[in-house]
Amino acid sequence: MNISEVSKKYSIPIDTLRYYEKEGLIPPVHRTESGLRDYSEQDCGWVEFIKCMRGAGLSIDTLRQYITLYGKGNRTLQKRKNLLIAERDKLKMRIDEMQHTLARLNGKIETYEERIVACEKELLKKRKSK
Amino acid sequence: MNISEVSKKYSIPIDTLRYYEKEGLIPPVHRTESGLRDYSEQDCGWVEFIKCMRGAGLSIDTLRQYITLYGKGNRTLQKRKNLLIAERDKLKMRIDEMQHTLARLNGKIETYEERIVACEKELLKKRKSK
DNA sequence: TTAAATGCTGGAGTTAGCTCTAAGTCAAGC
DNA sequence: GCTTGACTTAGAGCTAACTCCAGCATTTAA
Repeated sequence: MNISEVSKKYSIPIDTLRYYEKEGLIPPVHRTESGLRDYSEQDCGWVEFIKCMRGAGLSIDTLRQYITLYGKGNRTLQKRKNLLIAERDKLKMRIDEMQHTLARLNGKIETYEERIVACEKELLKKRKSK
Repeated sequence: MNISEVSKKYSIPIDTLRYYEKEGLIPPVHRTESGLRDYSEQDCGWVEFIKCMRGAGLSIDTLRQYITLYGKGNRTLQKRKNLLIAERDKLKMRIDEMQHTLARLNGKIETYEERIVACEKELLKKRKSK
């Protein structure tokens, strides 16, 4: 799979795919003889994983650390687990905060609905009294 | 209330408070005769609102638009409501995505736990066989 | 077999959102 | 009155995360 196919498949710009690899967010992608990227199943898996994690707000730096640990093999299992736990906990807190804000927005929208209805009534009254 | 008190109260850096005001995220704050900021209850309310919305990921630009509409009075009620609905919907989607990622992280953490246990067993075996 | 499209790299440029600096003003304690 | 620390502004600087560009190589369609 060449880079533009991967780009389409995951809706990630080509430049971003190269950037992620350059920054070590993805283990080096397999290449053809002439040096063109040729994504394997596993390479695609990494792309998808990174897309998902970035979407949830994990930083480039954190993900680079994770991949670096991954590259060091089994002796980093515990460290990787700890990193994931820390990120999971942060994510949980962000979701919590966002849910509160969601509720607040919903409340605000309701208030606006009431105010708009009240405004319209006011307008009708004025028209009738003319 | 002066700027450093507000900064402490909401855990927002002083520079950020000034920046928000400069960018029009907060209606102009009341001043003392000599020109120092003197936050009223309402000013504080805005600060808190902006903090909450920024925390949920609403952009500076979006919030500026909202405040601009607010400044134009009642005839922008419908527009403000529509803006809030659009942001609410985006927020919902972000939360949804993040919840999927949270579940995925939890799954991954469990897998790590199993792998770590398996690794330890392996080590014990080796020690015994010595 | 040649033109057009696509790929490569290193490095510069961009954007959002702050964060800091300089140079000056104001306020509170001695 | 003077010093010290907090406040003011305009504008520069910073960081994360891309995004674009130049200049060159490779692949593909005509």
